[in-house]
Amino acid sequence: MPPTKPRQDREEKRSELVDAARRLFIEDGYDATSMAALARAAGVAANTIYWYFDDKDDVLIAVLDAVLADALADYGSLVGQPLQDQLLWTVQQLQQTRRLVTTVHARIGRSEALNAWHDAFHASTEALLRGQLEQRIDPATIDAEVKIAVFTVEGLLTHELEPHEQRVICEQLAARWPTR
Amino acid sequence: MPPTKPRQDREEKRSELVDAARRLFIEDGYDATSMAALARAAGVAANTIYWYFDDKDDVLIAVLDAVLADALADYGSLVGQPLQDQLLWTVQQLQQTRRLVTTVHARIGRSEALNAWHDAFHASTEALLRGQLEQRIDPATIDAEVKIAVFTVEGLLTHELEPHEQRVICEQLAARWPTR
DNA sequence: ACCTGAACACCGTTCAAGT
DNA sequence: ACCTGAACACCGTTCAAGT
Repeated sequence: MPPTKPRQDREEKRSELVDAARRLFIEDGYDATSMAALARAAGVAANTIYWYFDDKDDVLIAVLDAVLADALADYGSLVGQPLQDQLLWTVQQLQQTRRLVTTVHARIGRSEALNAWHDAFHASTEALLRGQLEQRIDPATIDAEVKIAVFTVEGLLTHELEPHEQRVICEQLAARWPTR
Repeated sequence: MPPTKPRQDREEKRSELVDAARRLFIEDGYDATSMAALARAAGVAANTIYWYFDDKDDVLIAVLDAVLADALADYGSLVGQPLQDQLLWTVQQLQQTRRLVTTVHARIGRSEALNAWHDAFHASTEALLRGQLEQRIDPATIDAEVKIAVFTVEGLLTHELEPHEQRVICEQLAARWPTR
């Protein structure tokens, strides 16, 4: 028996579970998706999931990582675009994950692992945005500007506005960042 | 038997339940507070709660109304203050309700009544802020500015920053609203 | 009108037992 | 190593029965 082959199978099976969870969490929501329903969709017994994940929050973290990886892969096409377009693209790209964003915020107090994921996510996205704003605006205000932008994007994600409203808000947000 | 007396008692009992729920929802969180625990705190059987409320979300709405009424009662002391101070005061006033805010967002998709409450809340707070910004900034951008401000306040409420960071962000947010 | 004990259908998770 | 049936402790909610 080769020692590497089972490892490979394990990762395959795990990602099948993540794919099923991703679809159900996004379509029906995290709370509305029972472990039993997830197991049914993946064709296993409910308790089998616990061989691959610590608990339901651990499944959620795996789904978040998968969604984020896809979003980052698509992000490459955006370099050099105006910042307001990048913001709007981000909002529309993550629009389908609306329910996931609110679920993360609601479960931060109940799952230490999810809390850590959320902190890391904010740290990396805020670093990305700070890099874009550097040498454009006053360094003394950059941290506050980054937070305002991130909170606004989160608000746009969680409040389901019309595309036109989203665009106007992104434009207005970027209006105070002079290009040079 | 007087027909009005029972009415009075009913409202009293109901507000006792709301008081208990308010304390538990804020201290332990909505999900972590079971109907059994709430009933125990109020000294009734679990199913008695359903004589006063439709369901658990209906209890949440009553708690939200109570919190909001108290906040509005205290708001009077703020009239005439600079807008950035009003924003910071709002954030700190509602800081204790951090978990409630995320719970509302997470449960919007599951409770039609809560969704309606959330829509009404946004409508009234945004109208309030719009009134403050009128004749100060370009009418074409006022709706976007209001949304940015509301989303930033929500972000401040749900992300537990240090008071110093909160103040800087409120100042930076108000920096684009010229006084006249 | 108000309150309750008991039950219902579910939930996430654990465990002993299999292969 | 991987998977399962059965059980566990809990959940929000309902219902028949009391006063």
